[in-house]
Amino acid sequence: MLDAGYAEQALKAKGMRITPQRRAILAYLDGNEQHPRIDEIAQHVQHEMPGVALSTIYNNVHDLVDLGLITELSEKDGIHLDPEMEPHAHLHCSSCGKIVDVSLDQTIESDIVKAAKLSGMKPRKVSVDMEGLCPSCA
Amino acid sequence: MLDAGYAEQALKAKGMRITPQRRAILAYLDGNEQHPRIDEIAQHVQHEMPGVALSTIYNNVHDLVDLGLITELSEKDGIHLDPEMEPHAHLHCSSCGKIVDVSLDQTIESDIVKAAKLSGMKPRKVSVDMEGLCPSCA
DNA sequence: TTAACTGCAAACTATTTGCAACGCG
DNA sequence: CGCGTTGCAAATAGTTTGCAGTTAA
Repeated sequence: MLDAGYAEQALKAKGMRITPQRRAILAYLDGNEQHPRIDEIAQHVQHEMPGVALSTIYNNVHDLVDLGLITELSEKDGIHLDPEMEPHAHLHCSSCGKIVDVSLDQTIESDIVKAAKLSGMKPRKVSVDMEGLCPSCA
Repeated sequence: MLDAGYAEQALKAKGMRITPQRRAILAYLDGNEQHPRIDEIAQHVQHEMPGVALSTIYNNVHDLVDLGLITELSEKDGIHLDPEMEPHAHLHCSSCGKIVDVSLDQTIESDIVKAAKLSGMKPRKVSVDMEGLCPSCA
């Protein structure tokens, strides 16, 4: 989960400015257990700060991704942002559309990496995604 | 890997027609070990059959996905099609951009499914994707 | 024969870009 | 005060849709 305070430190460290728009975006992501899409972030931010351009949201989200503070998930229904950086899997619910986190045993990920290395690859990042029913829909 | 003959059977069984355009698309996918994007399919098909509309390619690819003959992969650089239906992982090479298959031990996938079920979910499909370097770039 | 399919063009949606004005540090 | 950032609008890219004409079965 994203920590807005830490994120601002990271921004400053990179010589980036703490603008009200950024603060609003960070505030929305901080404590957000969901996996919002760009338009959901935009909706929230623009609600409490009208006039913010969509391109500004895109700019800032990309900046946060570059800083490694959040992760981009490309799902069929569009790009989702994941404020959680701990390794975990995702399940995209085919009933309600939500994306829920699944905690994975650490050994599973290393087994996957091992398999890839056996084939001569150098994996840098592993992501496990599922499609099915979430706990509330199952 | 897709078998064009089997695919035609499946099409007929669903009351769908075997059109020259479909045959050309199937021929391109049959034996293709890569993960082509729509535009690559279009390029090939249109090369040996000029005049084929892009929308026709989209129509047919969607039909094939619906029939379960191929899989859609949403990567950051666009949609790729995967003619291989056996369970396997993908590694998206950050150097050459190719997507290569990684064979996974069957137990890994079932471990993932097990973990999801522990959290109360009903996973229907698991996909493992990596980002890193492929064998030729590593 | 006829319902499915194709080709074309226009419509859409999501994302990116260029640039002048703004404002954080 | 200067440079990163913002907001706007226009540009782009990828995909979808509507429909009249075509064609596989």
